[in-house]
Amino acid sequence: MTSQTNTYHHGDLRAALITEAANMIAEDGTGSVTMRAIGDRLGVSRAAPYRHFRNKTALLVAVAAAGFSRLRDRLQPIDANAQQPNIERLRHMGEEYVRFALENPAHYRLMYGREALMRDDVPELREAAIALFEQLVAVVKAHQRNGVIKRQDPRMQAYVAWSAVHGLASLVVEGHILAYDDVDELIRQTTGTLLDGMRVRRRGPVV
Amino acid sequence: MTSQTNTYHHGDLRAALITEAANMIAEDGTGSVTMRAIGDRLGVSRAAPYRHFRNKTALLVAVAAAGFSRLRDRLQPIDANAQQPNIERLRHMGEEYVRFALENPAHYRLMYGREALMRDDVPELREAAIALFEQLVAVVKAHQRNGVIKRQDPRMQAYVAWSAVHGLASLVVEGHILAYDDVDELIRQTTGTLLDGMRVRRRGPVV
DNA sequence: CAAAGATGTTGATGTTGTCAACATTTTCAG
DNA sequence: CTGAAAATGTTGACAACATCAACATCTTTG
Repeated sequence: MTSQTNTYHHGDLRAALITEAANMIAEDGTGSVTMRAIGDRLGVSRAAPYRHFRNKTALLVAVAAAGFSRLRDRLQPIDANAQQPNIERLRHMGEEYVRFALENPAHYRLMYGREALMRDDVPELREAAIALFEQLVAVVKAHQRNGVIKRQDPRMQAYVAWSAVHGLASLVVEGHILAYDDVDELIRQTTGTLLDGMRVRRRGPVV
Repeated sequence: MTSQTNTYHHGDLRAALITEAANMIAEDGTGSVTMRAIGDRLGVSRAAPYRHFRNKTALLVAVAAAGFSRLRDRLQPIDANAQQPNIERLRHMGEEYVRFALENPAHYRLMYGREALMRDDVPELREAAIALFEQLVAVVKAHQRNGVIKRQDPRMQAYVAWSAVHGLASLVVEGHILAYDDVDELIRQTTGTLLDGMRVRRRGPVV
């Protein structure tokens, strides 16, 4: 059983490490996550994490992958609850994507910052990111079928859409777009321009 | 004078540190830059850089800022050489932006990765990034005046364009868009969709 | 030309990731 | 049920690192 009789064994240290690391990242950024600090917070020693993760990078990769899953879970219902694919649904997904990043800036940085996670290239992270991307591809295909957006290579179109929302999220999160700007308006403008470029028009060819 | 009579003084260590750090970043990533390693490569001791930069972060900030300047210098002639603002000029700038990132992946990562540069927030980096952005705003305004793109808030539009190219550059550089994809095609598609959304159309209102 | 300032060096310190050796608990075959 | 093996956790040690203080050497300038 998962139990609590003694203090020597933690019970479920692996999961605790991931959530606690995520907490520390949210509180003070990824730089604040040290093996000693996280061990202290969980009441274990500095080397205990090595029984569950090969090294610190592997732990951070797991945290980043969990972030991709959370993001996916957040976008999923938008896709699932809608009756018909339409442009507002796409816009909603894009806006939620950016909002997730703004609400979890340090976590978002970790998810997309290869620098910290370069070594070993654990497939876990890549798989989590790909799962998110494939979800997006499916949504794009659905909208193509319904004639809402242009019928181009769906993967290409998904990359373009991903680039737009990720670019905005990244610039804001990294502090390159300053706080005094109206971020909500900027999100609307970005998704608006993007969708305007993706959408099918009734008539009037492009100049 | 800048001289070479002895070996105790380097001559122009500050500039040498910046270029050598950039070299190391290009070769093995930002993680390979340590005070000891860069000192060795320049024939000085590990503490010598501290006479020119308050700490390692300040050195990396200078390198990142130099990257923004190089990028700006690369986009400048596209803007200056063109006779009339037109959509192809905008597209060319966007494509060059992404290409710069692909040619200097680690440097690009450093430029936009706040994590490594969080502390102290030396204004140097922000100023360099803002200079690049202001150049983009000017280009947007010029195209608005010539009726090439929609007359919206130019800063907003510049942010949207920046987001699109940075997002694509970031995803590719961070390895989230895999190499087997046709990157050139992807760049064209991204700038195409973006400009389609920004451009003024003769007739045919959006559905 | 000497004193002040700039620049560079060496030794020391505290933090960190990681490993090896050891301890305790859990699991499971017999 | 029992003891050995596996899983999990601990402590001590080490090397790499950023950084500081004290000291050395060169350059500049009154």
